[in-house]
Amino acid sequence: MTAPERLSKRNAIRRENERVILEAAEKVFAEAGFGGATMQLIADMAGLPKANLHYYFATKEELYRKVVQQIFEIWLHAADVFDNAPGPVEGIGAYIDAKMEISRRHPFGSKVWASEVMHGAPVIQDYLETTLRDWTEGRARVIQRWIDEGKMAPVDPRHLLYMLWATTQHYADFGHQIETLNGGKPLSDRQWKAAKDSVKTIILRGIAALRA
Amino acid sequence: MTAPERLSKRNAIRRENERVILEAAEKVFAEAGFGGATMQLIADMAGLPKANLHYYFATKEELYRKVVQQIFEIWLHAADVFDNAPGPVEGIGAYIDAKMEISRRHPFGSKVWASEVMHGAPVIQDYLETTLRDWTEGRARVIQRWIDEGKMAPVDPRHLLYMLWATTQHYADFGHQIETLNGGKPLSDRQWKAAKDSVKTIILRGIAALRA
DNA sequence: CTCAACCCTGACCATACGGTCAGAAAACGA
DNA sequence: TCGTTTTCTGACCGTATGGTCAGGGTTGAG
Repeated sequence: MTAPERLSKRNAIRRENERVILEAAEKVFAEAGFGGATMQLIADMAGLPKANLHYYFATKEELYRKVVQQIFEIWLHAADVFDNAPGPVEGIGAYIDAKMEISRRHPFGSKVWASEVMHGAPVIQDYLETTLRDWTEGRARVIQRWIDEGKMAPVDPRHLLYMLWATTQHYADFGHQIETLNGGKPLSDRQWKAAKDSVKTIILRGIAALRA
Repeated sequence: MTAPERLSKRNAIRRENERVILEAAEKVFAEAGFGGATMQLIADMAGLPKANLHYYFATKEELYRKVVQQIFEIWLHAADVFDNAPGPVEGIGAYIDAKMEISRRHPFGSKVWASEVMHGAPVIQDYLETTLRDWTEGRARVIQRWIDEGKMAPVDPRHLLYMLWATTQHYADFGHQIETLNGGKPLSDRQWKAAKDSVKTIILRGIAALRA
């Protein structure tokens, strides 16, 4: 329950500037890393003077933290499709679809997250130990239930989850490599669909949720 | 054919110092990113004065380039097991084993590579466009041949390769996340074996190279 | 209209960084 | 031993960075 926000011009300005700054920051952090990113670069990309950034976000760390939290929220919501699914074909299939779509729509956020984790998660370690751990255990239980019900082959639920994360996020994090191997062109709509289908087919058949 | 190197004390010193510096650099670049890494930090970790680093490597970029080249060489060699394999079970199985082993033994190098690619490959773009592209096309042909010979299901060879890279490198690049979800402890020998087996089982069954 | 609260920004500061350099020290060939 | 090449390093430099701040502009409630 947040306080009802008045729609004054001030609120609009604040909201819009924070949005613009976060969008620019996400891109710059993704392309340069935390250490390589500069407040000046973010300011230029946002079209604001640097001092204005410090008005809305006291420090570089604070701005960075907000960016990481954003992508984390998006990923958590994507997992909703996992629940209430009758079986792995629907549940995992929909999860792959959702995460592939995020890789396509939010490649910068994915990269920032990857970078953060690779560097030892200095900023979001507590999220890993609480929210993410709970989430993981919950979904692992769902997968285990499907296994017990004979709906898929007995595989280690955790390693399956890692595989889902790895394959889907790879299309964002290593998007530049994929693009280069694709002749320097971004994947087309058709190619994105092929990627999705490949991942879904191989994994669902790999856990014996699809007939070979 | 390199010139035959004399085993003088000077050569030994140079060789040893370059080794120590590269090792320290790999770790620091992995943990802090290119922008976040400092020559001072690398020097401290190598146990040498900063000015000495600049004696062996003129610039930070030059040192970084060497580190990236190193891991790339290692990966290329790992792919040897791919060739001369009678079929996907042996070829892809061995490739997964090799890459998982590298993720375990060289996690820093893997992270540096990931970071480099995520930031748009400013330093090794030419490698992507030549060596890696050729490598990829070659292996894609091998996979296609296996498909034509009925040894595995018809999947897109490129997306299969991306999947292999993603899943195996995930254990290095996201090692910190995996460790956190493992109760804060690194994977044991037994757990590494389980990881390898999970990946191999799911993928090999996923491409119908194993009976379900 | 008034005035307080909020928004904005050019100029500035201390620090830390990559890189340089002069010259000492060690290794080496003769 | 002597002269030359290579290795080593403390001290230094210019620059760029994150962050500050004084003061001006804008908004909106009463």
